[in-house]
Amino acid sequence: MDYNYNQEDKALVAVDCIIFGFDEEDLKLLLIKRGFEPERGKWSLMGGFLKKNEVLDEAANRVLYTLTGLNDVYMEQLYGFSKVDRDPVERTISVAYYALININDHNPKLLDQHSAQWFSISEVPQLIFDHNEMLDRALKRLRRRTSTNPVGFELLPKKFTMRQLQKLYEVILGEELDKRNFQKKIKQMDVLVKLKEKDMTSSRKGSFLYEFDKEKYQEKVSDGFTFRV
Amino acid sequence: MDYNYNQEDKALVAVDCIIFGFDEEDLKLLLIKRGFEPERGKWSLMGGFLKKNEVLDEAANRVLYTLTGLNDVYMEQLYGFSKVDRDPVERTISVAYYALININDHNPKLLDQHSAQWFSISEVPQLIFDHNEMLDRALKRLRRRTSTNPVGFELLPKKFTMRQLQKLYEVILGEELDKRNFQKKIKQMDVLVKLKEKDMTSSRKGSFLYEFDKEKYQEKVSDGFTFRV
DNA sequence: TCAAAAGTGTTCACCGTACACCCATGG
DNA sequence: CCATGGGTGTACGGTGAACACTTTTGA
Repeated sequence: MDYNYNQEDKALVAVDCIIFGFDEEDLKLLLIKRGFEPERGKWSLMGGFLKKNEVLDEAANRVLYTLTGLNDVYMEQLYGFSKVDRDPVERTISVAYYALININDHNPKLLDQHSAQWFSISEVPQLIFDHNEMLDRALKRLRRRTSTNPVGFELLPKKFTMRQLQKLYEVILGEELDKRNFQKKIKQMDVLVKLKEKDMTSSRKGSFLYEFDKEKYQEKVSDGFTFRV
Repeated sequence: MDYNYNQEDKALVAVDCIIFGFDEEDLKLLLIKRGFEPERGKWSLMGGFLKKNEVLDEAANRVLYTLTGLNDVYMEQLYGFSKVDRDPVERTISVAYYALININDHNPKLLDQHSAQWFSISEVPQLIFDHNEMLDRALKRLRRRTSTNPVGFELLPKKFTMRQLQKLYEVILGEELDKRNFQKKIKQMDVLVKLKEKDMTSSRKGSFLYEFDKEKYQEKVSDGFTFRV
């Protein structure tokens, strides 16, 4: 006999996106001011409901695209949140994703449309539902990832200086790093290309720009290489 | 105005449990022979649907308890699986959990009731739906965990020998380890208690038994200690 | 010529790894 | 007395961490 699926309880399934950016100074989080009840006017992660013919990854990408206009962004499923009353209106399971984007890349019009705003990680306000919990988990995961994978490049412009890269690692890991040791480790990884160009905005001497070599990186990953900073 | 939740698509939410055990020889996986359609008679992870007033963790524990009679078991949420047709009967999102249990601890009657059986990891058959994919992911996670947390103790009896512990690490990591180096590392962790007792079954000389000191371990974890094998 | 950031090497301590022999015991 | 698994220590190379001075150039 067939099992009767009808006796089971259905639920809404949502995705919520923890969107990280970096502005050369601070690790930032993109939040929206919620435009509808419940919790209208409060700060919230950008989210959306999973559609009938959609996979979770697709839903998360759709949500991110709606807010930023960006596709092909680094994104990773984080965790499923399921407190019974996390959404007071209806039972909703939310699967959180986190994304790393270049803070200068996105479409500012869209941000306005959603009353979205970047917050420094250290100044994130109280969020709706269990969104602060989601953020905590995302931060932990990001820190761990950062110390084993060179994920951080997703957060930088295409060309960047060593100083920027180091600063990024510092804000993610929450600690200061030694310039010399940092460069040594990064160079050892051998996934950067040093350009002939210099960035002249930060000093009189100017500092060389680098690019991330994605192919070299992929190659190394598939060779079972592990990165550690 | 309130947002109208009714326009959204609901789905069934399930949990599936990847249940690992260890029999001094091999890493094993507990599977059930499915007793109902679809895919009746095929091998499958033990799963169940999330109930209205239940959190995912609770559902996973309930499922595990139903099959093994065990409570308070090491369990961790793994990943949300959402392919549109993963369950052909109805749209079902499944959140996979993996559990580490002592293979001698569970209730054998319950296993019979569910036509459940242990399989060596290397001999796992084709499973229904996306369950093989779930297993792959669980194995990867377990390997990573094992090399940073002393997770393996959950899989051993309360008292165990060094040889057993090493064998366990070997089957999880899929490589042979050096006896002397292994002991050094484990002793360095300082989370084991050496007992006065010996296990005499494995050799004429007998080998000392150890216990895992959970409190010491917790203490170290909360001090920010990281374990690495 | 000076201020401000960029760039660069060395030393030391510790950790991971490779490796081989003696010990205790029951049969 | 011997076969079997248990138990132990050392030497070496590599990696992470600490640390300071020189270079460039626009103002």
